[in-house]
Amino acid sequence: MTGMRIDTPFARKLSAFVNLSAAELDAVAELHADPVVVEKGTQLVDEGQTGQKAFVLNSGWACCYKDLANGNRQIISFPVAGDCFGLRGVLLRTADHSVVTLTSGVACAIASAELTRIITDFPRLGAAFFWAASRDESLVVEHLVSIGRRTALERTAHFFLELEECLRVVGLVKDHTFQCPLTQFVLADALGLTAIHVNRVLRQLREEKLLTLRQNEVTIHNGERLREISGFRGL
Amino acid sequence: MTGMRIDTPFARKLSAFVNLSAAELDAVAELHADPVVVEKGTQLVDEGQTGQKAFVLNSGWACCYKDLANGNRQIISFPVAGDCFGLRGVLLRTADHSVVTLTSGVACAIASAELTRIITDFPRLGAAFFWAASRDESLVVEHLVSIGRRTALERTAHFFLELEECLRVVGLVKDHTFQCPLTQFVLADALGLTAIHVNRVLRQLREEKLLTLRQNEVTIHNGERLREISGFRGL
DNA sequence: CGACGCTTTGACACAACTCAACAACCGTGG
DNA sequence: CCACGGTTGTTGAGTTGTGTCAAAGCGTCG
Repeated sequence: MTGMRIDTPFARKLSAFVNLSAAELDAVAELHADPVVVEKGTQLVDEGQTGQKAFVLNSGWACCYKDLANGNRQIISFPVAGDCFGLRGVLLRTADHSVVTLTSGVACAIASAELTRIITDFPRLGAAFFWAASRDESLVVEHLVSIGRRTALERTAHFFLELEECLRVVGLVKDHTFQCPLTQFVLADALGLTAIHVNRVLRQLREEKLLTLRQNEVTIHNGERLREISGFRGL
Repeated sequence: MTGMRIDTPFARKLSAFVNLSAAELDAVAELHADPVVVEKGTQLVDEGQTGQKAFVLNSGWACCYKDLANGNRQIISFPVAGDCFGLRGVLLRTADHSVVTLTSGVACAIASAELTRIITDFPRLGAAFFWAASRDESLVVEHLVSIGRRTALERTAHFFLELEECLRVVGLVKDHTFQCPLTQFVLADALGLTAIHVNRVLRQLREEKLLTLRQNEVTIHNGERLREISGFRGL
């Protein structure tokens, strides 16, 4: 059974930070005790609600977002397999953003009490959580920079390079190609653009043989050039 | 001496989350053992460098930012008295952003070892750090939403309302007025705009008697209307 | 087959940027 | 004291990237 302990994307991610003890791995395994299958379009966290749970995603895609009064939406991030989300909602008592699944998948809920118990009982594990959260925040910051100071083209290129890197870590990239269930409307809400303009940008990327998104599949033809355009520096 | 323990903006902020024990307050006080006066324009954190320290700001203003290859800059946040910054740089080993002071002030450096020791020795304190970091991240997310989905006017209005709230917490707002050392160039880098356009927006806000920024002093004339325009909801 | 969601394209409008010039302010040194 | 240069703020005219509106083409699924 010990072999099983580490066999979740999330545990693997944390292990990249510190070598967790058996007890710590057990604690992580406990979080995965009750995995549930979630349908596409499931609302996992609701902005403004209290008592929301955090989640670890074992498979599938989700998106963290905020709705605006004028009907617009801004997507913050796209949690994928091995990612944790909703932590702020737990720590701050009331969720500051919403989360919805974009595909069906498997998720494990983490109740507030469970989280604080882990942090206090296993400080090193708490630090690992902190580290993982920092990595995620780093992505959010880069996202902010993109939207603030990059053109639509640069921004889009940067986004897909980042996405590739995230998915590569969990083994979801094969030959510069990966599955990507994001529609142009969803991309627009993430990139701070219009779906129509996203379409134009994708066309340009396609025509210049840099990147193709077709039928939920992204292929990066010229990563070198994309990095030049977007100013993307790995991590 | 016990009375002194809590008498830093940072300790007061953490205490808002959990009532810290005497030992924990001592640990926080240790962080403030070596306050240093920093000049305006001091580079406290350098993006890409390893072994950077985190800081607690006792007074003055700073800004966290990232430089882009094309010479642009995006400001992430404006740490003020009581704020902590550079934590990600410590946890991720290499700083993912830079920090520079915008005014002279007083700051306390937190070395990496010191931080991890505190987290492991005082888990509850670690949780408090985590909580404070979450609050900051919440601001960054709101900032992201602003830049992605709000017009220049909405965005600027939102920014100043948020700023007012942050400064009010540390007692720096008096009669809807507060000191604000941000130039229009700095504002532009924060809001994802041009200094010239910031100027135009500020003019509009002034002419419509909503908000005035003159000689480093902001006065909010019509908070009600500003909230309507920007969709700002407190916290 | 029809209905629906997603993509694609074109013509036009507008918000924000660029360029250029000038005015106010501020600290410095003659 | 005033002259000075540098930084910051202000304004106008013209450009451009992105949004808006409208319509049609595709896939897929019931």
